[in-house]
Amino acid sequence: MDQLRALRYFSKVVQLGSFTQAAAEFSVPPSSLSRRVADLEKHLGADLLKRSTRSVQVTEIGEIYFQQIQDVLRLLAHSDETVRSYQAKPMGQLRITSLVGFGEQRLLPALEDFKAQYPDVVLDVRLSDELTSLSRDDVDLAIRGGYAPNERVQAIRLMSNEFIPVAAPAYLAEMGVPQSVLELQEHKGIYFRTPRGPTPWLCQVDGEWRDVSAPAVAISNNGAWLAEQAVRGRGIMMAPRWALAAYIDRGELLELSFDTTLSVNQNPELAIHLIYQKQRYLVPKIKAAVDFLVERFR
Amino acid sequence: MDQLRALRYFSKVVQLGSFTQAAAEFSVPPSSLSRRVADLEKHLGADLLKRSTRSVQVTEIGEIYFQQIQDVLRLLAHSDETVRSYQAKPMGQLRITSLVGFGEQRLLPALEDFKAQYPDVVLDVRLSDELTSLSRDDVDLAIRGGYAPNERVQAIRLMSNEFIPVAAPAYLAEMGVPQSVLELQEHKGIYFRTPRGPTPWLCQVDGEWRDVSAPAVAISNNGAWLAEQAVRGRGIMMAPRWALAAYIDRGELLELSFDTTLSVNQNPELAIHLIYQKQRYLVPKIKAAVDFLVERFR
DNA sequence: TCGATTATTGCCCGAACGACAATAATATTA
DNA sequence: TAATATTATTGTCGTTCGGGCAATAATCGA
Repeated sequence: MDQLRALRYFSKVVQLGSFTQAAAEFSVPPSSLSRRVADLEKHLGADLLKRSTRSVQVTEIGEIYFQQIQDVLRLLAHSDETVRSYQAKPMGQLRITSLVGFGEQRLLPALEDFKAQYPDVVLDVRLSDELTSLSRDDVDLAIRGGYAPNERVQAIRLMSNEFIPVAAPAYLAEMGVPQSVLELQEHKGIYFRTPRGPTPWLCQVDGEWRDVSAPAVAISNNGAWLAEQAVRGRGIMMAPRWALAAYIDRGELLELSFDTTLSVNQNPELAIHLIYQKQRYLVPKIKAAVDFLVERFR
Repeated sequence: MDQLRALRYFSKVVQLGSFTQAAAEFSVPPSSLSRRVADLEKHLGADLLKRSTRSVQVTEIGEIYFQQIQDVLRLLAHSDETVRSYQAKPMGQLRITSLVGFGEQRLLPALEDFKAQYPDVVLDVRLSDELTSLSRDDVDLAIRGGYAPNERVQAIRLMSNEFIPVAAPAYLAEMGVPQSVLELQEHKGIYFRTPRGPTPWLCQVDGEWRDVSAPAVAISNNGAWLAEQAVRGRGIMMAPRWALAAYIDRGELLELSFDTTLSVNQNPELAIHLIYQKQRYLVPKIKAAVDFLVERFR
């Protein structure tokens, strides 16, 4: 019995809930799937599917088997791809996901150069602040704040994600430059909202965390719009240094400094990381992208 | 092409370095392996093996593929086993590894009861203080000091591994009972040697770690022998509470207590953990053993 | 209750795999 | 250096396995 074929048939039947539809995907008659799945069940000595003449249901053990088989099929596909693309030029589809802000301001511009350098790679970029599962195989590369979830994935630190406080020169002229973090509460605040909630201004005094946020004049998950607000002198804003660098360079925003360092969470050194599955680094398109992004950002 | 069969053939050829020997394991002529591997190479579009008429060598990409394929074959075997043994009685071979001391004193006696309860499970116990890789599939269950290496494996805390200082009554009568950790250096020490080195006596004073070890009169990786030395009044010994409980109960050794807690490493709460692969909990023999050991020790 | 959809079973055919023998090449030994 | 034996490959044949097609049985929906 060609178990691998049986697994693919079974898997598709489970996904589509129908022998007929699954058969269509393989361009073979439904009878083939029926027989192959039956073979598989005999081989395993258990019923994977509960069939009636008109419908298919997955049994409890069938569902368990299905779940575990996904890993097998995915791993094998990856291994085959690794060999097939061995010492070939980078090509094919490359799926990247990134934090929205970083994606818009840094990643997408960089990828323009990448596309020029590797025209045969088709980019599929998804910007989202939700954390997608790298292992589910819906993505080749991910850019995230945080660290490596487990040992099979590699996480390379691209740059710091340190939040710094800034304000427009006009705002500071009118409201005064705050000399201490405690004075911040007399000011106006512009806040970035992450999927995990807003980002209050925190500082550590005598080993204890204190919230020194100013009253809010703007809250959004859109970094560009918030920065615009800050440039117009609406208030003080905290955002990652990489997101503000352009404004600071142009003199539109000034970085504030205090004796006590300010941050937006209790783990200030959560950097921006590039994440990928270790063993997939051998695939040319992935190696090319990783090397390119590391070279560009680190 | 039955790729799975080809993978098994290829894998065996790599392991044995010979088509003939590999063919013998499958009870098929070598010509079959030759053809199947050739099919596989054609399918992948790359040479996996460098052949001369008398010998076989693995190519670079062949070696990479071989390594990755091992995971695929192992996962598939596990999945099949899960289904096959679904709602069957615990049976078959069960491979357990454990720390030597814990194994001798606690695990092996417990397993006597386990064997009586599940006579169809054939136990294969390996005692070693080296950390074996659970994922390499050479072991079903592991008992280790420490924590979970990654998210796919489950680690259940069985009991504390706190080291406590003890000495024989006769020794204390002769040498005096140390009142403070600093006095320990005037005493005689009996030390356990782990694979990571010996276990000095440490205590934390003003947030700083200090070594308060006494001069050594005995060092060994054999806990039973060391305990014997302590019983005979040769010196003070630090060992896990579970290893000393029997001696203390019999009054052969007395637990020493200090105002400053003593330990043998800078991470005192490294407990004894039972470790297994999460998804394999569905296999009856593994579920039975995990449940049994947790019930027994926790 | 009737009709249509869906899974299964029977039968035939082609392709794939194993068995066996023969061949070519190379490592080992004299 | 030459002879021998071992080892991988190739050719040929027969069996088995899986796909194609048609017919059947069972069930969901109208």
